[in-house]
Amino acid sequence: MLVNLETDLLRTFVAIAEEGGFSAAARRVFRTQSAVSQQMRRLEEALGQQLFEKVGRQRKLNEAGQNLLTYARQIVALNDQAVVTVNSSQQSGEVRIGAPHDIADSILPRFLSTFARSNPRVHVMLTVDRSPNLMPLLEDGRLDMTLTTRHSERFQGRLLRTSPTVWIAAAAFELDRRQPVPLVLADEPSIFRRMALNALDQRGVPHIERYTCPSLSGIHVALNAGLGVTARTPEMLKPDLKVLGEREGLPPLPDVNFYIYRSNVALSQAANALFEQICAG
DNA sequence: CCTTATTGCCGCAGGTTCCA
DNA sequence: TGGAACCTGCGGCAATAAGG
Repeated sequence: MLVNLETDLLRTFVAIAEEGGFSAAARRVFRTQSAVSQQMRRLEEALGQQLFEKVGRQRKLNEAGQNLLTYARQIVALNDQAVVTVNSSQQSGEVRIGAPHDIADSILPRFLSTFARSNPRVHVMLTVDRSPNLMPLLEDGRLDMTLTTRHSERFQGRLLRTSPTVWIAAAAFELDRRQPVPLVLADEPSIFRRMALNALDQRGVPHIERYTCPSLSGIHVALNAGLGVTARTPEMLKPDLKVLGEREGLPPLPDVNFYIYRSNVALSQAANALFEQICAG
């Protein structure tokens, strides 16, 4: 008697294998640990096979589990591919998305490239501006969604991720601790600018602004020229840059949150798809 | 089929005791 | 004095019970 394996159960199973435990997998599939535990019991019952063995207080895949994992990944991937293909073949239209320079230059490209591959007929219009200018556009529906580092209660959205903030300079840059810290910063309003200045002020570290530029590419140029240090997420790091910290006398920086918010005006199907995709990570 | 609340199990860090 | 053995409390992980 053949059994049908539920994609949902397999998706959770893959999450356990990749996250290294039931609790971490639960967070990934947006269920409770208890639900994951019960799902895996159902999966084992369906197969009539134990899939895990106890290792300390955790459960790891046994041999049968390892065998299943290969197929589970393929089944889940094929399922998702089918869904995307069917949807994208029908989906066309326009998506208007906003992002401040900080984000447009760093985390946005990853989201856009995934979406572009699965939605070749959708026209994406990106507005790069400061958050205070983007929010009114979202308010009156001239933007479908916007990414931002600011929390807002006025729009439906979610926290996409929290990233650490670090001090960054050219790999060859040497900080002279007898001199004020030379800063390479975006102009206001910039969350990284405020973080850097606040942290230095609170620690009482002398500093001067050597260079100001709104775009990340401009910041890059200044860093590479050895003009100073900046505060950014590690995503900005490239081989020609390095992280500075306590050892160089620089104070720790707070984490930065990345949010996405959607317009309260009804979204097109394409815009909805992009929003859901970005939310899903 | 899910959630919350609860339980048992286990790893780990820190403290105490004992002995060479 | 220092190292081994043991104890204890805390917290994380998974299972289970009960309820919607």
